[in-house]
Amino acid sequence: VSDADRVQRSYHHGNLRSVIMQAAAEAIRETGAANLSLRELARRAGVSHAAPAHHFRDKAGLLTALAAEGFDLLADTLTTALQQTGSLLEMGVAYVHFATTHPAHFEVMFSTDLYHPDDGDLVASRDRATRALSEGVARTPSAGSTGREARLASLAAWSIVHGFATLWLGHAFPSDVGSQPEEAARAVISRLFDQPFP
Amino acid sequence: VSDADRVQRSYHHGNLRSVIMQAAAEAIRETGAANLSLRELARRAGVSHAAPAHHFRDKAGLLTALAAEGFDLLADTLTTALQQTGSLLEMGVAYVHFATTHPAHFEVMFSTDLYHPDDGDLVASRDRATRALSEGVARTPSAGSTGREARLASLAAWSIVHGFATLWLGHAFPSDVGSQPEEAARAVISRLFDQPFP
DNA sequence: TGTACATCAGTGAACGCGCGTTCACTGATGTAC
DNA sequence: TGTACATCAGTGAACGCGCGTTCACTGATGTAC
Repeated sequence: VSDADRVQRSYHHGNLRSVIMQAAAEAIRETGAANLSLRELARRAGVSHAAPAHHFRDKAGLLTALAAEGFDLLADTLTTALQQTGSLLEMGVAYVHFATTHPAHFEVMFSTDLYHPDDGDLVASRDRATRALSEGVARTPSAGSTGREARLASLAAWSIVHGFATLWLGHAFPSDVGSQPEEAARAVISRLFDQPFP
Repeated sequence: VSDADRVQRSYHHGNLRSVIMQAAAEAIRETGAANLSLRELARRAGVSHAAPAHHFRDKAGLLTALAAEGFDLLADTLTTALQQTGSLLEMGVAYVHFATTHPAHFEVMFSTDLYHPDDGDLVASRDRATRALSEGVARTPSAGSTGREARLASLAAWSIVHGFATLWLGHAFPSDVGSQPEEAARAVISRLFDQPFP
């Protein structure tokens, strides 16, 4: 009896919490966060419909966990991009990359009415992401160092990458933009820095 | 018997279609497009719960009408702003103004899975808005006139205003940004044009 | 190594709810003559 | 001006559905001795 078999067959799933979160991400990618149902997740996980409530108090609890996971992943992605390239532009590309490769997390993260926005873990993760973003902006030479200029630069950078990601995920762009979001994003974002991309 | 009384009391409402659309915008502003229910709208309009279906085949039909109305309003707003100021920057500010003053329309317009995206009226209205946007971009001197540059400029402008509007509506910005979206948007967008705002 | 017991994860039946949609109907309106 | 009739907007009862949540339960696991 292999480990996998044992895990699958045992009365205690052993892994259910993370399996449910994966199933949630998948379901949200397919039908949107608003249509998520705990019963559907239980079905996908092959488990009784009351099981999910054991791990996440309720539906909003599950979405809170998913949003927190998303902010953590985003913070990691941004920090890594900045360390490896030292470039705010590339950090922006990484933001878009995260959004398009984790559409479900991204959708939930910015739908604050679906989860508990005051949850401790969530707030901590979100703050990590926010800090990563402003660190990237602070490193950009053109930003100036005054408070006001830096804040505006931060909002502008966030707005352009967030808007690009949102419109891309919503299939709002004309089809001639291509199918590689990172590439298109790089060309678009570079306009903000007045560094026309080759 | 005043006109208003007659309208309210008559068996035939006379105005129901537009009343329901207003009620829908209000309900969406309060609880989100995903939580909209036809029965709730009927309640708000003081009418039997089956009445809405008479005017809009079904729920998606209502949301299609709302999205189309939104794209029309947006197209008007953008065109007017461009005519009055000749400035792409001000057209961007107008985009943000539209989004923050018509949050329900804005939300529905970019939730394509909620309505019939191939509806004739909808497509026509959306095309009007798209044309208005690219006209604004075309008038901007810095954009260059080559196809590629113009397209990138268009995506960049759209991304930054859309991202700003989305983040603003989602209460994602820190509170020190203030409470007047147009003002903050003007300062942010102007960074894209390298025209630092006073 | 074996036994007793506490803890915990998952079960399945049951509940009440609000929803979208259908359908035969009724009351009002407008048009033809 | 009056009458007949077609059309249309809104009614209200009924349907079936999937949902979240609760709760007593059962099976597995781990720990103390």
